[in-house]
Amino acid sequence: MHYWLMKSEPDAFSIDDLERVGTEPWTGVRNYQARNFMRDGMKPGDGVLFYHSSCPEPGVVGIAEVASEAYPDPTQYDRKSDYYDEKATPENPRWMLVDVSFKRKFRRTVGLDELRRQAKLEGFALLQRGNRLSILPVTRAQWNAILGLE
DNA sequence: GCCAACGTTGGC
DNA sequence: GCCAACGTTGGC
Repeated sequence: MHYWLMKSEPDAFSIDDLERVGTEPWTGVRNYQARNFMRDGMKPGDGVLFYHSSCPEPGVVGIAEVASEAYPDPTQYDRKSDYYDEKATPENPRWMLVDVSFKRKFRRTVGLDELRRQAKLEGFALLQRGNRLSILPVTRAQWNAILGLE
């Protein structure tokens, strides 16, 4: 069992949206490192910290779970999609995704500023300067530290 | 809206 | 294979 953090802009897809739909295919990841985490690292049942980015109160807002193995992201073949990739074909898919299921919403947002103040989270990838990855690995210790803040 | 960071692209 | 230009992310 491994742990991850996945970012989402709440204007586009929030923890409340995930709660409403239950399970969501995580379409639109177009970064190789993030893709590789989904393809090579994630297994069904892995824990996911759901993080709201680019919003008034960035932070971890709840918990989700990896709900499938990785499979090709269908939006890469869709000419009308923002995520269309002309170099991807069904024979040679370039982008993968996993399904993500809602587990629970935190009572409150554990904000980015609060995370930065935690000595236990020293070295956490989310807090590194210039980090832009939308999917990050989380250690068990980091997971426990963040759950303990709620 | 600004800007730092950094990934990607494409010319050479 | 280098590297400048460009685009995107995301906090503020």
